[in-house]
Amino acid sequence: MAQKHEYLSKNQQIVLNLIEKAKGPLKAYSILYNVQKKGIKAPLQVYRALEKLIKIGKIHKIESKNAFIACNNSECEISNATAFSICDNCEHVKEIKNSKLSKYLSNFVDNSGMKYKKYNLEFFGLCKNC
Amino acid sequence: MAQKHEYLSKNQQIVLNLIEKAKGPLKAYSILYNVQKKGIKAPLQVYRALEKLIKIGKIHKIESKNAFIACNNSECEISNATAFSICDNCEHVKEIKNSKLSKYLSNFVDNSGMKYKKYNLEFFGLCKNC
DNA sequence: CTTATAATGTTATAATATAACGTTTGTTAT
DNA sequence: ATAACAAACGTTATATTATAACATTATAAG
Repeated sequence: MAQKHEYLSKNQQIVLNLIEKAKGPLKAYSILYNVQKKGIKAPLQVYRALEKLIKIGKIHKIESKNAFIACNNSECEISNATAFSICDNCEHVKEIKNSKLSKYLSNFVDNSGMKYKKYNLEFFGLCKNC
Repeated sequence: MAQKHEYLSKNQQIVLNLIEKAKGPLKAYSILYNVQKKGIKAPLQVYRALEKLIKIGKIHKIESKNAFIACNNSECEISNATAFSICDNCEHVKEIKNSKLSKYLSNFVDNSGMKYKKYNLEFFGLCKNC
């Protein structure tokens, strides 16, 4: 039976803790270096944890950066609908929470006859500080 | 003065020809293997051509696949507004041409005060054949 | 022509990610 | 409690994707 609470394994919890504390997206090998003191030794251990955390919606991958960020949107756990704003200058990344946008995209149908189950949107520009 | 016609260099033209003939997105090293008979020998030669072709809007990168596809949208050369539908099963990728969608996203402003100059959207699902 | 810019060729290496294997741990059903 | 199964683990090796650094050659603009 599917659980409401997902219990994370030790490695998953270590990786998630690090990502949640971070100010921005982390790269896999940067995660690795930062969790070596916790006993995680190999890239694959990190990638496996990341894979699971993505699957359960705790983190997202920023595809254009090959980096991983904690989910900041209670609505999107497992929703498979993600949107980010990315500053071209300072590289600041923020998950966009906007229900109009997510409804618009979740309901989008194009003329190919394809119904979408998932999307990822990345916006680029300059943030207000830059 | 900016030219309407962009004249491509030899390597750029070779790489573009290959991508335009392809049925779907191509990966950089697959491009490399396929243009070696034309004299392109090293990854960097391919990546440099790809970089330029992206910059002038002739091709796009499918970020979730690390693959490159010819631009199929006369409106989007250098528009920096791209949207794709990707089949999770057969991996078929198609550029979405939908002026409502592109207007909606180009005009999108979230509450961060950030104005976007560019976006990339990838939809996933099953295509009508799958 | 000459100056500046873009593109080239080449070698080496960095950065990102997965394969394959066997072992251990955790869960579920009896 | 234990057998059976699934998930996670640890480890080594390797595949895949991408860039650094440097010297050279072509192209376009003044």
